[in-house]
Amino acid sequence: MDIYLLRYFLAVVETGSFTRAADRAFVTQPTLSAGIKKLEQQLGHTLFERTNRRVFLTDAGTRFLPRAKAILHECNMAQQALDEAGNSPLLRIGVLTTLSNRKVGSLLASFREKAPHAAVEIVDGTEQELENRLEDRSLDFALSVYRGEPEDRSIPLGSEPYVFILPTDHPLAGRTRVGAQDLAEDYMIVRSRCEVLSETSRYFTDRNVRPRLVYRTPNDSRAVAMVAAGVGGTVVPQSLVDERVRAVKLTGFEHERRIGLFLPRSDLPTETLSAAEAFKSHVRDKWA
Amino acid sequence: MDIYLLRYFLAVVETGSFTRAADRAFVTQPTLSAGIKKLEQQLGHTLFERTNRRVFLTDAGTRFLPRAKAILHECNMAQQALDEAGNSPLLRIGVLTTLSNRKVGSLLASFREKAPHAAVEIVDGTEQELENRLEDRSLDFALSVYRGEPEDRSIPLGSEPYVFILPTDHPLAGRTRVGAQDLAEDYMIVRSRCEVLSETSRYFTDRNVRPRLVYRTPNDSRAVAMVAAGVGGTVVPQSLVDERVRAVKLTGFEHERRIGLFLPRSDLPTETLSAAEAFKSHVRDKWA
DNA sequence: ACAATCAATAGACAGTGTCTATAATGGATA
DNA sequence: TATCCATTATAGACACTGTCTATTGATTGT
Repeated sequence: MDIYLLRYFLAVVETGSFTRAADRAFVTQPTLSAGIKKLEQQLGHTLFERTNRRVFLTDAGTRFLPRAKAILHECNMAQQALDEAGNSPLLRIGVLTTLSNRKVGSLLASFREKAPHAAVEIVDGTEQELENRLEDRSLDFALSVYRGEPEDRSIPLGSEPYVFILPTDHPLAGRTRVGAQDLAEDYMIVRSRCEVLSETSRYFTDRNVRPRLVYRTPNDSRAVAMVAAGVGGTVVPQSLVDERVRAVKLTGFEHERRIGLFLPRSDLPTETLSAAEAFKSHVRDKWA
Repeated sequence: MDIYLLRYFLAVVETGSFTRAADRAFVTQPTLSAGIKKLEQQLGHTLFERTNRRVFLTDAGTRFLPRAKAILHECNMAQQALDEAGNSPLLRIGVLTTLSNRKVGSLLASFREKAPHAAVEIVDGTEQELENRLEDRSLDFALSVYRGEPEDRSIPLGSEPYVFILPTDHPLAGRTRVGAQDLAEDYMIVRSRCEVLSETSRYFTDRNVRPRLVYRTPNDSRAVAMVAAGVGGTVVPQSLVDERVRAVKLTGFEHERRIGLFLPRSDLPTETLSAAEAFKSHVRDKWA
């Protein structure tokens, strides 16, 4: 895949014609024709249906279009990142998307009391994203799933179970425990970034239960609000439970997660060292 | 910028050496050396500091690294999007990140009652992102800021003012209105995706007030939770206010926003037409 | 002083993007 | 029905580019 070919592709999409796209790209039509053909061969999919009047995106081409735009956008962002001066020092903390707002909020509030001069940026991400960004050095710390990493990498903070949440007025809301069969006719909200999404899916499949999986979002606050509003139920870590929903145990679903504070992968700038030390000890002392 | 050069760049970062990176990339060292030199010239920045023992990322190289990874990731995603079969039809709805979970949740719950067979994907984004994705046809509808678009583009749903929220135990929490000077010594949380971020900044600057801008996050649920926990205050649209925080008016800050339902940019597949019509009329009827 | 290691440079060459010219196709018009 | 027009595809020539082998230059360790 080559960037210049993506530009050709977009030019064709925008003009609906190889000839006009070639003009736009400042090359001749045969050059553009050969380029699109090359791109199609690289990708292994036909992107355009050709007629002598105009060209049309195929289904594959339609699916490719937003991705092509995203790639070019990232290229622009990359050039921008280079052209901007380096930013002033601050603590960049990654937080697992599925970590409770309430818990993180109170942790940060007490940290602010302790270190009133520290500037902090909070960024949400999946486990993998946070890992990548620590590795990249675009994050200093991360609060993420602990899987036994060595002590120079991560400090274990604690664990919590997964529960199934329902609207407070749900027929099953008065129970402390439900089984898969109880949920067979229920609607399900899929939290697309849930760390135990495949385990959850397997839990229901193993029991021959297929709840209606009809609403999906990567945003957990929205998912919990949707449960509270009555859209359906979903599996969440205990800490996401608030007074608007009821948590019940799923019989036979014993998954839990441990959370750790992931440490900087390299030396921090001297000006952030004391804030970083304060943050580290603060989280370790205050997490429970 | 060329993809193959980005792969060379990453190989050097990972190995710390042009020679080993060349081995990894299955080319000779002079090829790789010339490639990195070409990339540096294209970008206008030196990415590596060369020594004869090993090479080191420059500041520019460090800033570029996450972006280079993001570009390659997007390329992988593009190939994946092509290789996966077209998905089964569903309604893809973009929601402005700063729209209240509660409001969206209840809207979706009542929609589910109306159209129980509709599968729905909820995606959050900024105003610009949602606009782009409608244009891309990777979203069907969007709930976003209405700025007077024509009726075939968007349906106005209503408006709401911006307010300043404080912890319930804040000294100013009992007032209905505060001025900029009241907040001069307070901590501020910056909601990095706020649509009136520059207006907010100008409001304070015009009054020679510079609150301590120390915490920043793109995630509004986290921001509100941080306010509730006592980190500081922030400006939010009225609909984000819940019982954990107190809203006060900012004297002289009269901004408000209007929300509209943005419509599909092109014809939807036949199988989603009725669900789409149901969603459109449901939102229009139920928003207030 | 010498050897080892590594990045940079030079020159030759195969591969590639691009051009001009032309062929093929389908739709519109007389 | 024949002709014209618009458009994409194909062919061949050529300038440009990525890559190779060979070599140079710089630094470090023995």
